[in-house]
Amino acid sequence: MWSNHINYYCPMKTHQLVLSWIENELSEGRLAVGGRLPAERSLAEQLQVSRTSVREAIRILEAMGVVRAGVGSGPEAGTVVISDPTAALGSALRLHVATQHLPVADIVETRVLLESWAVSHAKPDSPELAGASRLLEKMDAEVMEVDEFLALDVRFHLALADAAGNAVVSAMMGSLRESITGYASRLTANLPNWDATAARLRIEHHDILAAVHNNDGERAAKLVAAHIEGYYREAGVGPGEQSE
Amino acid sequence: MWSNHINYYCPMKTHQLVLSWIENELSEGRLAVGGRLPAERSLAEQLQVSRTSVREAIRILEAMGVVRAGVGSGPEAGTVVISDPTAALGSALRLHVATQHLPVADIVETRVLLESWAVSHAKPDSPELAGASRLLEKMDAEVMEVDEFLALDVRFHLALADAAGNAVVSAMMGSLRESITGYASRLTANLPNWDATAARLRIEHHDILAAVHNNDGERAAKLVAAHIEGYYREAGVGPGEQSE
DNA sequence: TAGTTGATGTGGTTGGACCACATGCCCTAC
DNA sequence: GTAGGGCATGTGGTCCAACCACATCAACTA
Repeated sequence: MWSNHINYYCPMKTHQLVLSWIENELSEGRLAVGGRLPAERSLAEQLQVSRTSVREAIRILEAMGVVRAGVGSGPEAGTVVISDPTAALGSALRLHVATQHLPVADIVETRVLLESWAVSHAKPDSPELAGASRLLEKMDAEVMEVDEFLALDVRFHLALADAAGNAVVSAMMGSLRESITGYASRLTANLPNWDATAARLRIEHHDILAAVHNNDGERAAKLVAAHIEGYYREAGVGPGEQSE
Repeated sequence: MWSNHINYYCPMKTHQLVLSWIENELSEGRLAVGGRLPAERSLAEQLQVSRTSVREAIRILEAMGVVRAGVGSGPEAGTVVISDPTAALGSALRLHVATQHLPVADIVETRVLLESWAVSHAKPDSPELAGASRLLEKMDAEVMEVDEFLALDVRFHLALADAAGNAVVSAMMGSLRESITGYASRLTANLPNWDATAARLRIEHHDILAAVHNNDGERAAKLVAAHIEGYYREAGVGPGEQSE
């Protein structure tokens, strides 16, 4: 911007200027979750940059799960601050998996690591565990499609992760799952007998939940690790396997 | 786009269309790390969208550490595919810390978790450990400023994390550190006696490295956890402390 | 009073224009 | 023939002016 008029070196791109202004407003507490950003045109005038640059900054924040943009008027309109760390981490991981610089094996290993820790630190009386229990009942009671079962499975594991009460671990777990959902879904085609596998998964889920309820974190961690690794092994993804 | 002309519902924003096209090119292997995206103008024409929309998509990829944009001509110019997962996760975490929806305590806890796992799975003969060793020598030999010491400290811990050979864990560790560097730097002001603390940190670093070299992963993990938690406790950030 | 219609303000998208930068070719001067 | 300068080309960076679709609200009308 300035570098166009005077000769001072200005290393910051215009949209980064907007970005840092917004980040500063957040840090200082003048903008909080639920609050609204100024309209794009006002912000552009206020910061003396073009609306294009403001939009680029907002796009980045949107991709990071920091804001949500809505057209029209009323409570749902405008650009409002939200907080969805999972979205940011998830799409970032997915993209880097696409570049094939993040092996799927490493993602699975990290998932085992995080989830083992989560169940061993979960509070047995947390509301998230009650939700996990209800999910298991639903998985037991109904006959369902493979994809529907897998969707409930994801929610069950995320509920387990949430029960540990660490927002960062929860967000990372969610993003790891999101980044490999497509991959995990294709894996089911490799399974020799889906019904048998599903039955085994149901039993293991109950064992894990029981261990958590008994405050036996160590056992829960071992069961979770075996549960996850067993699934991928059965689907043909052993250690050293290629990513997709 | 289409929704402007015919009445079919088109839920995808134009820049997301570009985004998914690029992601697909990556997945299919037609674009790989080191490769170049078509020029913005060509891509816009090819996908039948405006250059603005292409730029918004590229901005997001740039923020995610997937591409690097350079002006001019020659090998450094154009938009080339890179792979820097740490950048993406780091800025995402930093922003969400700014919204005060990710407690710093959770970040520290996650760091302990990941780093403990890393040292307990590090290969004693990995080249990263040799690098870590050299960093320790430098920290021992020279008298330096606080910030310089902290910078070396960061590099040492990242080298430890890399030694485990899991790209996801490495990226997450890096992003966690990046998201709280500013915070950690301010913490040093709380320390009663920096020189004494620095001396202790040096000793603990050597102990950790020795444990890893002795293939005593369990001991290394315990030492790392105590090392990190001890530092934050001394700086006045105990369990349940407020984030910034 | 009830329904319609327009004013207003939001983000979404587009095309065009100009800039700074970096390369490489071509043409000139030696 | 060679070395030098200068322009053509192509890149991303920035800005502007306009238009669209949407949602709300107020004023106006029947």
